[in-house]
Amino acid sequence: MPTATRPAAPFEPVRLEDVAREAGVSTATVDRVLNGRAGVRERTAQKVHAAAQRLAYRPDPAAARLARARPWRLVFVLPEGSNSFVALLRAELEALAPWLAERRARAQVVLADEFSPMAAAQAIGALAGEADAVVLMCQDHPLVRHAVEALAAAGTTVVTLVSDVATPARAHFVGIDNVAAGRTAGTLVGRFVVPPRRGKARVGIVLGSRWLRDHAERLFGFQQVIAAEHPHIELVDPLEGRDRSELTEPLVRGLLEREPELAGLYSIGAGNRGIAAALKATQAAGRVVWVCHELTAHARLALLEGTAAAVINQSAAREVRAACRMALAQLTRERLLPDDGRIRIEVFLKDNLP
Amino acid sequence: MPTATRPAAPFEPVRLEDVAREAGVSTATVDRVLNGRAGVRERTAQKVHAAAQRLAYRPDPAAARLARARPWRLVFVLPEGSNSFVALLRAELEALAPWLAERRARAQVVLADEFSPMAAAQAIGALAGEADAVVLMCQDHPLVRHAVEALAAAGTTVVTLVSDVATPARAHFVGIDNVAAGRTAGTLVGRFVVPPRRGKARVGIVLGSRWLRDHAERLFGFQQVIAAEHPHIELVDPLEGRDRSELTEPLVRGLLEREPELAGLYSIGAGNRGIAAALKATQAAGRVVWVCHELTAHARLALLEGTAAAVINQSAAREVRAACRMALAQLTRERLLPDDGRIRIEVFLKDNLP
DNA sequence: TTGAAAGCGCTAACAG
DNA sequence: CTGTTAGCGCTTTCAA
Repeated sequence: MPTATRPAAPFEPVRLEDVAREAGVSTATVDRVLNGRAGVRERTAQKVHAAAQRLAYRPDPAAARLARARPWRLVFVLPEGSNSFVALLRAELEALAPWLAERRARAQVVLADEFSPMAAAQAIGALAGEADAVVLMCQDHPLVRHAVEALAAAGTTVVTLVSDVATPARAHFVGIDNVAAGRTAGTLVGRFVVPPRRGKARVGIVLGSRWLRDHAERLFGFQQVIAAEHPHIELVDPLEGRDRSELTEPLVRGLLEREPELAGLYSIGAGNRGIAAALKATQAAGRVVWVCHELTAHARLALLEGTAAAVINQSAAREVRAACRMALAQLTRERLLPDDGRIRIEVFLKDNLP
Repeated sequence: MPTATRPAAPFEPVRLEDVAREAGVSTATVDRVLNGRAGVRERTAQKVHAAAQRLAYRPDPAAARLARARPWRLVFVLPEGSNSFVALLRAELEALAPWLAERRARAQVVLADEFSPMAAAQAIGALAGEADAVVLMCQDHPLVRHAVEALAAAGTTVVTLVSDVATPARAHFVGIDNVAAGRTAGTLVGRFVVPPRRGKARVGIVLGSRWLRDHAERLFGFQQVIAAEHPHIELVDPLEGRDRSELTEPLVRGLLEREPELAGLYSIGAGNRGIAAALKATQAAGRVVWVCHELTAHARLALLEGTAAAVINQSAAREVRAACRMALAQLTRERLLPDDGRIRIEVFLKDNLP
């Protein structure tokens, strides 16, 4: 059997073996180095890295996946409570199981009290060695940041979701620009509210808490646009509803009593069921231009009924998928699609519901 | 133990070999049958199919990809001409090359005259045996439909893009619901146009041609919403601009001369550069509520300048990617993510530009 | 028309 | 610390 000379392919792929030869070591060693497994002399590791670099080596994800025995363990750390949006995230993650399995991965959820950074930090710390990648949705706080850095230092990939934790230790942030989301709401409310004959139209704001970073950012963007571009509108002082319908409902009822002429309402956080109830009970539904966030079942219904004028959304489905893709891509060094990580600020009217 | 009733183990993976054993043939034969390669007796094929079905076999895409020698050949058939949107599609496809290569696939573009179904049908026919999958963007016409059916019968996967071709022979349609897109435009224009003190506000419409299915659908949705929900608006007769700026510009200039009080404008097709120019030249920019489609560079600029109030978009990037994913999933029988094929109707204001 | 067997490029035991 | 080697599940010759 004569040895066939491989015809020079247009894109001669570089394999692990090529790197091994170039570095003068075995493929096992290259594997160890490139995958950060322990037990390689520093000097050897450097040679390997250099060789890989020189040859522009890219691992073949298909081969890696095929050979891999244990599944990748992804852990999602999410806020506990009955928040519809978090429920959506979880449902989507569940639906992803078969897709993940096909990629030798599986995901697990851990809940942590959203308002206790201490609890979150503890939950994160407990994950070292238990997870290959951690996807985190929680408040940015020094304790949390520290836990993330420790986890990353231990070799775990960390991806932040929805609300970023500002440390270079996290590999990616999957979520939207909340200032831009607030500005978008501002433009919608500003243009939907018809300028009154005289005086100004009054518009209310409900948020969960000023201390939640994303809420504060949305508020900022909203106020900015209204002030700069919609002089016919005057904003009422923001109300804090703790993201809970039991609280937002009376809050909005009170607001409507004080402001019978209210022309618009922007709700920044959760608790939309309560707001819809208040608007309907006071006959304000439809008359008040109401814009809110997150296309949950309640919001969808409000849109269809005409209670809500528009819903600004970050797709829970896309976010979960993007987070999984980012985490896996990081773990396998697989190529990412150009903007697979970018989440759009979606605007839904009753007409373009998905 | 002859007939083994396999208890559904947690994740007992079924392999090609299991199917082979169950069917009493070799793995090579199973491969031939399941991948539609020639040279297998009908009776054998049936046994194999039955066995695969019984065991709920799903091929491991990683293994398939690793073993596969030849790349999958995807061919995109797109309308020729200088349309910005088509240019975006092409650019995106180019950017996808490395990603495709990693999946043992590569894509190629063939251009066909959009207004000649005959030419399109010919181009499609020529692809039999040349492509594993064809992604098609062209007018629905009996000739085209016939060509698609012939191609599919020859074993090629066909995916339609942007504008559907109504035949069960195509595996998927990747695109948006254009009636809903038109309705969305209707709601935006209806709410953005301030109701006049007396009389009605007049709103113009520019489309490419009534004979383009997607344009006709958008027009329908738009008229529907305006008529039903925005009685303060009166629509001017639609103008046809053939999707070309040289034609749309004078058309809109003329319109503004005849209708100096024009309050809104909906442009359904391409040629937005011309429309923007006309609006700016006549000082109508910003005063006229202009809503258009497709976030091209021109449209983006118009939004930022305030000439356009909103842009309704179908993401070219997502469409190309979705089309590739659908085609490859079909080819490899790989699992698709729940709604990887669904393209959203995106609404962009100056504030939520990606 | 069918089967046997050699890889695809990587991972992971197991030796050394 | 490093190398050898046996697979992972599929595709693809080559023989029968």
